[in-house]
Amino acid sequence: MGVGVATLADVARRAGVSTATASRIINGSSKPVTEELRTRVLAAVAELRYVPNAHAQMLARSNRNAVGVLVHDVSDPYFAEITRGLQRVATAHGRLVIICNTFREPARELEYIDLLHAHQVAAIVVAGSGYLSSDAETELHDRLTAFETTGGRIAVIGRHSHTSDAVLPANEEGGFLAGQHLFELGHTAVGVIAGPAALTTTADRLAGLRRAAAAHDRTLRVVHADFTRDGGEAAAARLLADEPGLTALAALNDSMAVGALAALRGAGRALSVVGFDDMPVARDVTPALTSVRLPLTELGERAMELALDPPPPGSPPRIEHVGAELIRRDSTWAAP
Amino acid sequence: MGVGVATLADVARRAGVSTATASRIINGSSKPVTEELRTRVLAAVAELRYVPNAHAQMLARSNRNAVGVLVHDVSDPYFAEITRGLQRVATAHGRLVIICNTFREPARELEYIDLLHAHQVAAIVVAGSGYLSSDAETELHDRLTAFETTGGRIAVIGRHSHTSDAVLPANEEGGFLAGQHLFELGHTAVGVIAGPAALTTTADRLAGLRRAAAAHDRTLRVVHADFTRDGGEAAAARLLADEPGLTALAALNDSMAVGALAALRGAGRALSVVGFDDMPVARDVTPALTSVRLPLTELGERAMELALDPPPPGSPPRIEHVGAELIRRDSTWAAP
DNA sequence: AACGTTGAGGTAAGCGCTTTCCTGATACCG
DNA sequence: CGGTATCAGGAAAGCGCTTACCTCAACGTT
Repeated sequence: MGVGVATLADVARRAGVSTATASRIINGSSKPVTEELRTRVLAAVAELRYVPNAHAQMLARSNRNAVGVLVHDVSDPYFAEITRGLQRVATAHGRLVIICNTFREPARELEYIDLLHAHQVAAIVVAGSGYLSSDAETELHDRLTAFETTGGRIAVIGRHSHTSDAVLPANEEGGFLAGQHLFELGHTAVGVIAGPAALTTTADRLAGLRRAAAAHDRTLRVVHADFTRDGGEAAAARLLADEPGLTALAALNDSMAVGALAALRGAGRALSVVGFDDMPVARDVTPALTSVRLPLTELGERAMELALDPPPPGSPPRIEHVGAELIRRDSTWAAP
Repeated sequence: MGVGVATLADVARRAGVSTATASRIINGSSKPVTEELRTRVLAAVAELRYVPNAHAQMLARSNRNAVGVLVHDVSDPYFAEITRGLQRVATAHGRLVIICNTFREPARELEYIDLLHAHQVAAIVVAGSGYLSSDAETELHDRLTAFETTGGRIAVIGRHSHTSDAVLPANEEGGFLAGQHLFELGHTAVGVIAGPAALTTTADRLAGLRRAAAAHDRTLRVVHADFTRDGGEAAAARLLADEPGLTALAALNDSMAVGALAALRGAGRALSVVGFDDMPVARDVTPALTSVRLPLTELGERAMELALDPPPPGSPPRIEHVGAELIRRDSTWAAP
């Protein structure tokens, strides 16, 4: 037994068969085998606590089974939700999911793509906003293409791609819904707490908001923050100080909206606030947050389906859209 | 170029060297090599977009580099926080982290342990409460031991183990702090919203609460829920209906405390509420939640350090404790 | 001039598994 | 009965790497 790991050869020897037979029995191959040998081998497996070496299996079979997922940060509820959807579908297909946190660092993204590539994953799902700066995007695109030419599949979530399958949340439309809601309530002075200017998510949501503003002949006061609660609080405080006349705030995600609520409370002000993403926290803050819901779990599920289901060769990339919906709660009211 | 993946042999051929030389150059081995060959090989690598096959490397080197993590659910903020700590340390050591969601299903736990074992991970970190029922625990323990005898390292978070290194949050002490706080405020009729009765976390926190109650000569009214927000809300509603005289509630995690707050609001009642874990949401609900803070990120960091740092052979398992701290906010006040 | 040294690179033996053939033995056919 | 399917099982060739060991040439040494 020794300290080393038991190998297939050990099992075979102990059962008095060849490794070929042992392998067939263990993997339930279709080759017929005597019942007696089967039990002998299975007994040996149990006694030696044999666990096949996955790396050797991969090498010998040269088939890919795992799926890699690139997200900014799983502990961010936004990505946690998406990841949940990804996992559900992957598990249903018997696939192992490898999650990689990129922490929004393009360098880390590239590193992980190579790592997943090296691990022969069947597919890579890239979740999360892309960057407007094309430097990082180009490099990323190169690596993904390299991966793809080796037979890997790619699906992206929430970032445009002209070459890979993608599922896109209706960010622009969602921004429009948020804006329209506020303007219909009669607000004329609306502040926007946006995300990092370099992200396409920020750009898209902002574009929707601007379209709504234009439709109502209004302009927006925009400040940029970092999509975190504290960043949102600070940004809201700044906005409140600089622009005393505002009557409503639109935050480009719920974390920042929650921060904004705190800032308002701190300043003793009461402005309408609309958030984005409808995360669980939205209904538990006071006032309960009006928010634009994105079906994040579904986003993840769709993406994994695309990743796992190879398209007919030569067909164009498949693009799926998932809609946005305004959830009205207590944080928005008619302008005075 | 073909559709297949470029292998080391391809690179070597293209550069006109042997695979040995190519391998040495690519891995920056200590063996000296002419500058000219080096550049030729590196050029070939770039041209062929060569990415080494990680499985073949693992097999040939037979060294373990990844670390597996078992958590109930990463998208639960509690585990997200722990995972963050685990990742930070692992990444600092250049290790890949494979996260597995067990969704509190013992069967899935076992399955994943085998899978991680098969993937030759260097260590497995098991995070999350154990089960009081010893059936599942025994089986789990068996598999972990099997893994350990093959040279793998194990660290557990928040569940006792007599054989592996462990880092334990001060659940009992935290429960005591919560109870003491309430009793010192003069509350005499305290309801407890506990987690699943089968979990050790529930048992430990409850034990602390009971110790505080005993010290003040009080008894507790306990109901069990499932650690989710909605479960907490339902449990609180039940408690409120059954026991109209209660003046304070202790929830065994913040999610359920938030649910309790919602139930109170719905019933138009105002009871003191103390939560557990001090998750980010605690300070954003109204009233801001008094909670017992557990340093979750640190918990993760410690555990990963234990997992990555092999102890002197033959030494007893190392146990680390991390403390609990009461964070007072606005949801608790003196009894009328 | 015969003999070690050293340096730079190649040869080939695995790592643990899968799978394609191949071998005997048994059953079935005319 | 010889001959051919049929069947259970084994031998061995890889999968793509790493690395211990070997070779060969260019040095330096007495």
